[in-house]
Amino acid sequence: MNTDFTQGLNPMQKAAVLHTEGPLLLIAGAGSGKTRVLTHRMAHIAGHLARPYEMLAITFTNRAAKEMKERIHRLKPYDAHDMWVATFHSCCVRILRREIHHIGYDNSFVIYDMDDAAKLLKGVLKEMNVNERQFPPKSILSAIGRQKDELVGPEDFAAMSAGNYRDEIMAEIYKNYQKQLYGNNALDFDDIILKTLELFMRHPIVLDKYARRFRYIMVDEYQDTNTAQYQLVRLLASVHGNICVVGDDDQSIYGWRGANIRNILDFEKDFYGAAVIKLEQNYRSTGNILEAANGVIAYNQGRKAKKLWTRAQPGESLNFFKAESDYREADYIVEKISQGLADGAKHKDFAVLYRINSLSRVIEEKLVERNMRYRIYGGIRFYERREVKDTLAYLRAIHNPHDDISIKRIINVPKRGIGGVAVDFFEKIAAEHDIKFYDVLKNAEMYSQNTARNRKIANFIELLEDFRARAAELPLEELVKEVLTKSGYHSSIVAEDEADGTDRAANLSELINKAAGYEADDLDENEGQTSALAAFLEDVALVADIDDHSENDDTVALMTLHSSKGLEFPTVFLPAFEEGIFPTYRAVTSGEPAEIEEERRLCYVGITRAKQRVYISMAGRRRHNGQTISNAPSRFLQEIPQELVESQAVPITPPPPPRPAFKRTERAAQNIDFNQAAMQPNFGKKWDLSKIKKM
DNA sequence: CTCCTTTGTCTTTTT
DNA sequence: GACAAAGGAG
Repeated sequence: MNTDFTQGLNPMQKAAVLHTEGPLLLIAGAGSGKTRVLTHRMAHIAGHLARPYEMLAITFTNRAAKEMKERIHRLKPYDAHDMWVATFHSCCVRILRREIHHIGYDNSFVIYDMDDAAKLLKGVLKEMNVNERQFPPKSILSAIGRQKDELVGPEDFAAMSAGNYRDEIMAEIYKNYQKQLYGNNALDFDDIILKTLELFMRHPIVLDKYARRFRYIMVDEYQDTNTAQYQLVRLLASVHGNICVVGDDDQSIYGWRGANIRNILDFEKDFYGAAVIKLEQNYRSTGNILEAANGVIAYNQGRKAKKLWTRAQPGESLNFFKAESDYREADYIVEKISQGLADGAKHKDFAVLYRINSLSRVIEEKLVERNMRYRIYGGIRFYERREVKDTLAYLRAIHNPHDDISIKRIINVPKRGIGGVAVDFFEKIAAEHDIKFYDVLKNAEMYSQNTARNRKIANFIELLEDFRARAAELPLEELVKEVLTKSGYHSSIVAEDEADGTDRAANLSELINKAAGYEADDLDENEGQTSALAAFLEDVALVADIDDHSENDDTVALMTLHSSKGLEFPTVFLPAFEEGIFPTYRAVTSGEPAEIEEERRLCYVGITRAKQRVYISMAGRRRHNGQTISNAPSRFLQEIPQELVESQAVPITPPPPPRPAFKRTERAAQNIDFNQAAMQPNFGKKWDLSKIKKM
């Protein structure tokens, strides 16, 4: 059996694999073979130093976790099944499923997504008689989320906000929101991390169990961790101290979600005696692409010193094209893909990476027109579709009767004649008597003389209780089918609208297919799962669309720059390089250099996704928010060394030197006449103008 | 109670 | 231009 896992690695990579004891910071630039090092390192440890179940690897997405598991498996010296390779969230859920009763929740807790959380919050606001205008649910929710990221609980927040009228109200909202989550036996996304921490702090014995168990811990994408996650890692590593974090400060793009870039910048201070290894050789991109990326990111201040290099040839120039309109821009992209396909490329060799989801629309339109296989990742996710959420609400209500949000979602879907008036009535009673909403419904006749209404409620309760009984005996797939038919939901969807109804029905079939993968027999006891239904609901709550990205389906990929992190493609399109879009309007107007820097890192991520070709483009006018707008070229375009870019417009003034003061960048950005580029677009040799449709 | 129309907000990114 | 919330008619 092979026990040398350093074969074929460069000296730095080798060092990273072999340095197993104590804290280690691995600065891994884009395309530097990071995943390779991580997987080899895990194999090495498992082969020589520890049992698989003594190892924990934390990734950011389920996709990354899955890929890592597969690659370790391929290295194959043992059964990787017992190894914990998981996202922060799924790792914490696993722990909480077994242990959350220590802090007063029931182990069958549900996980609320943003939609559920928003509904809950609206209920809180209504109850408190707070104006939704003054306290918009969405922004409150993210404010609460940020508090949670920073480990500020409702009481802490109340203490901090004394004297500030608005914050005092916020504190009250936060408190009630948390109380209601608890009442529903539900956790929101941030709670998953926060409650795990709370568990560990209040019950050191529980912490000790896990901290002892995990002798080797690895954290990927460390630059994107927030304060709560950092504390969690610190606690888990407190016994053995073998903590390896991997990251790239230049790819930190989740500041808005509470990611604390200080976590990576200060690692050496936080973990005394930490070793630092830098991986700077890039194996992914051509020389030109790498140089372009380096050129852009050099404008950021406060980075860890690092410069990616490659042995690869310079390759082709980057391309820039200014189209007249967003439609023309899409034409350009699709035409380039079409040329590539004619030259023998596969669909999956192409990716279109944009700043905002709404940009996918026009491009999708053109891809459909040309009959090209494509897939949009993110945006409206499968599990966020109305019909899917409705069905899941049934399943959740069956699983957990106290999940008020789900009960309310389906109580009148399909129409049962139980409207808002009835719901408000019983909800008020529940609040007054401090009983669960569901229990009030169950005993409706105790509280209400309205017999017609009580009858309808009783029917609904009976339906649910019946499902609940059936849940115990039926395979999950059958249960879902039965729920859809007996509730009348399926027929109501079909009846709703011709075209739309078929679409939605198809999604329901898809959901049934997904459910079919869950059987009572192959439950993972390790994960504390008690039923196929529970396992299904849990997985569904934590999957993102990007997790489905597979090398196997041959489609052009459309996704946001954020979603693209960790992926690579031979050809990458970066549309809408425009001030106001990329960088985003908010970043431009906020006057916060930090916001522009995060946008710039996003640009860096985008360029470094490409192996061979990069096509940057913009539109002279585009429709955005229902309006036609014209944007100036993105400042990031200016920051790419101009000799690397092929476009008709040659800069009149030389580009500004790297690392200038912030203002200077802005001024320089206006010196170049990109309108000239629009006059004489560079179509390349194979471009046939006649193929562009008139609009 | 439901259906239909009108009005206002929204678009940054997601586990 | 999409979608949710609110208001009015039946």
